[in-house]
Amino acid sequence: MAKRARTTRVGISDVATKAGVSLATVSRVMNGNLSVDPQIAKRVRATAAELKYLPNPTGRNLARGKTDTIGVVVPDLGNPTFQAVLRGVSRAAAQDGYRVLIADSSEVSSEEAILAGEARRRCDGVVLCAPRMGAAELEELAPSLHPMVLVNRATNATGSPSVMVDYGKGIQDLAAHLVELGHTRLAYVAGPASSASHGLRLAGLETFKRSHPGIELKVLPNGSTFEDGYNSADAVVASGASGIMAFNDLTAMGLLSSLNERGIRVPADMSVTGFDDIPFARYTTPALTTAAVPIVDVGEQAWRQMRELLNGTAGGGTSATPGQAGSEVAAGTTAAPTTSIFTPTLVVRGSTAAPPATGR
Amino acid sequence: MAKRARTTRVGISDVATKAGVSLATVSRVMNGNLSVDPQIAKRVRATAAELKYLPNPTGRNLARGKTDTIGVVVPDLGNPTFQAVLRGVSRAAAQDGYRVLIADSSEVSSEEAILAGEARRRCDGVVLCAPRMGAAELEELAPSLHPMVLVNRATNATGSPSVMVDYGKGIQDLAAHLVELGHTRLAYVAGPASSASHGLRLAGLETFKRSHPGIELKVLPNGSTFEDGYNSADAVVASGASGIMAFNDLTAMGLLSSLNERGIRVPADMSVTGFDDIPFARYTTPALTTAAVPIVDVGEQAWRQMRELLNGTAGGGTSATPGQAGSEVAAGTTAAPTTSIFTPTLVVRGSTAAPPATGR
DNA sequence: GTGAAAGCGCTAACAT
DNA sequence: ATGTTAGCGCTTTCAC
Repeated sequence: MAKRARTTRVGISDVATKAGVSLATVSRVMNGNLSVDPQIAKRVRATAAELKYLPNPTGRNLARGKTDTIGVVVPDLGNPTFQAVLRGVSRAAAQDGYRVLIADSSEVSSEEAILAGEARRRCDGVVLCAPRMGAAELEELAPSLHPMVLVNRATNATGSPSVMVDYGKGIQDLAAHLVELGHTRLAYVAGPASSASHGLRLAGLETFKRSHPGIELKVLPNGSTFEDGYNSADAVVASGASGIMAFNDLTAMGLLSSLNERGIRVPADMSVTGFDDIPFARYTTPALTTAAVPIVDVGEQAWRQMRELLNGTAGGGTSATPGQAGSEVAAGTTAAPTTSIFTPTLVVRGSTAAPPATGR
Repeated sequence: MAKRARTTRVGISDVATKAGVSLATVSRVMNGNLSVDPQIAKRVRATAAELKYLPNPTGRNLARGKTDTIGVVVPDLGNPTFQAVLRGVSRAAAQDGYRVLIADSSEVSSEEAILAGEARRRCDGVVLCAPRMGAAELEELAPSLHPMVLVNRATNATGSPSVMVDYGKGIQDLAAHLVELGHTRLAYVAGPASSASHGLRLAGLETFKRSHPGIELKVLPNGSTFEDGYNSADAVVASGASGIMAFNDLTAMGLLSSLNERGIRVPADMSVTGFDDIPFARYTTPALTTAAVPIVDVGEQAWRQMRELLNGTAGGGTSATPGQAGSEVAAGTTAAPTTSIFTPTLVVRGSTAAPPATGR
């Protein structure tokens, strides 16, 4: 490269020279290596401070073969769920001195794999949120991404731990709640067909059906956004159901809004439930009955899993102790990869009640 | 370091050897340098593909003195405003091949400066969202952070551009709207005293007062969260005002919720406005009249400013053309640093109407 | 057009 | 305990 471009900031050698020691010593001091004479260490520190020397991370990264950074790949930075995961990961990682590089695929799932790979090569590991990615592609991608932690996904044949939410259990709780209130005709306003978490809800509902033969349960295809919920009102009304389970709080709120405009009263005429318990859920009118997902905790747990991977403490077991906020966590199989499972909590608010007396 | 640790992934030298060329040539090919014989280039590319060679970013970073990454410092990753800024920056930057490293100070403002510095040293520049940071500290910090782009802040004496939102204008529009509807007693449910954007609203309201001497306008100290809004109801009712301007949509929604519980009808008994136009604003009951802030655009514009800084095209002028979505942008002074100003748009929905006939 | 070699700024053997 | 010296993996002069 250039011959000693003098544009450069103050580097380790400047400190070494000025303090009258070798590069190695400065490096040792800066890294808190105890094997340095306290006197000298003090002098070096003083010199560094005087020169306002701060180690260049890129140089360290190259020399140490690590970046102290992890990548978080999300399909949509505008989605409250992934925002919360990101926040959880970011804060937990920060506590351990790690930073987060974000990779937002903007719902362009064809870019997901590339983005994930790029992120991985710049970081020490990657937390992957890819609810729509095909199982095959994921499996193929996994080895090249290791160390990787999956959120709401699982993969065999690789050492990638997962942090999952038991959406199936959550929706069963919701359905049971409605049935307890007296509803006999239920409808699930479905999420995107390709969504893995939607699949889990569906499976949960199948289980529910089996144990509740007398209950009618329709599945109404729909999406995951506010607008989707708003636009689902026709289908919901046509279904004849009195107990509606929306895919998530967003769609529930959209539905609520649309029903309100039509003069259909919730919960008097119809009960509606959400899923996730996003912050707004308790402030809708009426407040939303939902299955609370401790999604920030999911992010934090994803970091803990990543930390284990990074520390080489690969093993499984009930190592980290997550789930402080009313959620339960179960350690998966004892062998790696570990799976953490968070169970949603039923939160009953004003949007559910007994069905109208007219029966129906 | 270790003597040729054979753990290393396939590197540039592997490709060079296998293709029978020098490192330099491989590097040239990988970087699209045209001065390579097409035949050789093709062979190198084939070899690279065969070996699944991908350049190590850290090595490149060190050699090129840049990381193609920018840092985004936010005070709270849980705040919708900063989430949107982050999203705007991230997506715009991604289009230009840059990535984003996030630095969330978790509202611990004492950490903000340190975090920003850390982020800056790992990146090519930093977008700083620090609404609570003292002006003096910001000024002191600025030089060491350059290139830096400020969001909703400005600083003299440094070449740091700003992307601002004219909160003062927005709140004046809101106030004027209420007055037009017939309200004569207004109240502003204030944001955090230390918030810069709150200051701008306050200043705007002062201007408004001067031009509307007949209007009563009270300022009710409060905060910025949903809960703050919820808890402000007492003060709001006590104020005797009929037209309420909340600090933002979040507090407006909290207030709406609380008023609803008290049986105070909006907008029949009281009009309420928000600020920001977050996605939920149109789905509240009633839908929220607010001043729409194109906050994602703010993030995108912040990236454009950053890109100019990075490209050395330091100058000002109306370079980038932002503000597609109904917002206006004005280029600041012709000299650098440039300031982009986004003006909120009044969005009238169902939460405002004429005051009750009883006068008051 | 291509290669040799000198770094980028730092860390970590290894030797003393 | 400290210094010497190789690198980390890549880019980029500079000479051919």
